[in-house]
Amino acid sequence: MGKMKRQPTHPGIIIKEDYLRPLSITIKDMAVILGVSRKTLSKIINERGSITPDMALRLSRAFDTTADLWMNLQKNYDLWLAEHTSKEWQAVKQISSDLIHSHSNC
Amino acid sequence: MGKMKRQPTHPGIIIKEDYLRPLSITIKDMAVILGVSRKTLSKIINERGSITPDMALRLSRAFDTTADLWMNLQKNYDLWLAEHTSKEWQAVKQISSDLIHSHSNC
DNA sequence: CATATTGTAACCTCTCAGGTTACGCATGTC
DNA sequence: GACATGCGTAACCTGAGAGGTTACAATATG
Repeated sequence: MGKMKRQPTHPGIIIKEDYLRPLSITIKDMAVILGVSRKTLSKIINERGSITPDMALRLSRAFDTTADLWMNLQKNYDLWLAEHTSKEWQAVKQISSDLIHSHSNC
Repeated sequence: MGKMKRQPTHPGIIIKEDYLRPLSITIKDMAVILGVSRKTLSKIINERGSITPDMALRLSRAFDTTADLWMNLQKNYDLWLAEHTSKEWQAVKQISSDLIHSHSNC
């Protein structure tokens, strides 16, 4: 499977670099605009929080983007992290065609 | 924004209809293959559980698919649900260009 | 110095994933 | 009828994490 080599950019970085900084909007003000607490937004921007579906919808409204954009950023980040953090899933084996035809044993 | 009209298919339905049923594999056996409890898989298949990143990786191994496929199914489902369940996000207003140039007040 | 912004700790509530165990209900088979 | 299998699910526990409020220290900036 073609996997990502490096860790995907955290959605919070995108918010900070591509929106807040260019628009000269503070985290405090942005939190008000989004209708969330300053803590919630701060956590995301400092890569300690996740984009929830609700937050994705809020961001899509404020920045006139799709909510899907933000969901995808978070999804890619989460998947990469799980892929490189846990190992247990690697023990799962592909279902072989042998298993499919196990009925021939009857 | 082009939104989905209908509720996206829950990932659990895909597992059941496109994999377990065609392959004649029971939930019990599949849970063993995935290395999770019967309850966890049962919940997902009955649309009461979510595909976590870890589960997406397990499914990708067992069914020889990408983990991204399962993550996307869950993402679309979650987003649709949030969009049609909560309403608070609709109160968020787009950042106007007025706001951007508010410095001209100095 | 005074004010604004920010990260973050401490604390609370709620939700949810995931595990184990056990029950009742089907549907088989002998 | 007796027994086993598969299944949904309840009850229970642990741990993680979102999100809120309040408060404090640090770092600008006027």
